[in-house]
Amino acid sequence: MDPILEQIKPGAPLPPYFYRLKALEAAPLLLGQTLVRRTEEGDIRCRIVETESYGGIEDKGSHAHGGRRTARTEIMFGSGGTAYIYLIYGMYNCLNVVTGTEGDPQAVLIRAVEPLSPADETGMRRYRGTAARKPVDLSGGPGKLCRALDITKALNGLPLAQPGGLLWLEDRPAPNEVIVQAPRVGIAYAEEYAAKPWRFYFRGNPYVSVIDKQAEVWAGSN
DNA sequence: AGTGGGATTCTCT
DNA sequence: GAGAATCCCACTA
Repeated sequence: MDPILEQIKPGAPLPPYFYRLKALEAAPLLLGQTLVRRTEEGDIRCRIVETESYGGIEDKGSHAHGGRRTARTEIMFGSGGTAYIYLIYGMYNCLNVVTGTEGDPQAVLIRAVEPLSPADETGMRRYRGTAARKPVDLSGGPGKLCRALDITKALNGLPLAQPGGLLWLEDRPAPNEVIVQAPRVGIAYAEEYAAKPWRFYFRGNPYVSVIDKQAEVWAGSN
């Protein structure tokens, strides 16, 4: 058992030290954890099944590469435990969990989630605004899951560590699934960083956005 | 099942 | 003014 996962207690908020990890450490450990969205209709709980690490100023795939510190990226430079939400392609929001310490821009993109219960799925379908015939249509993709959970830039910068706000993370038991890693999606411009296997997902999970047949089992898993 | 292009607006040069 | 950590529909087969 991973020594960090060992300390995690199901149902509790993710502990503060978790948010100080580097994105590359936090990304696989976020798999299986619960994302909770409080809406006027009630709480929606879902399980994170796919993540990507964007870590440090050296990562050419990151918005903060080269130390680019702008109004948009500022939140990434803060200490971990907040939400970084940005608009992509003019129409889609993407959710990141900021990790790391003050001044070190680390973030984990949440790429896919699955509803924990039929009631959670109903809530997600209400916001999703399309038929979603297959699991991947509902919340398999960073833009899709933000639609399904009504996550917009209005939530940018909010803390994720405390329950009872609009958005937070809770611990779950260690997953039984196999974690694999593969190159990240949509960053062809990132040169030598484009091929780094910094995307993590549960092998065989139907909510995963992009299946990579070359994906290798994560060495850090059991 | 797989491909190709349009949508739409914020962000930074 | 260009381009973006994407999605969806229409089209082919």
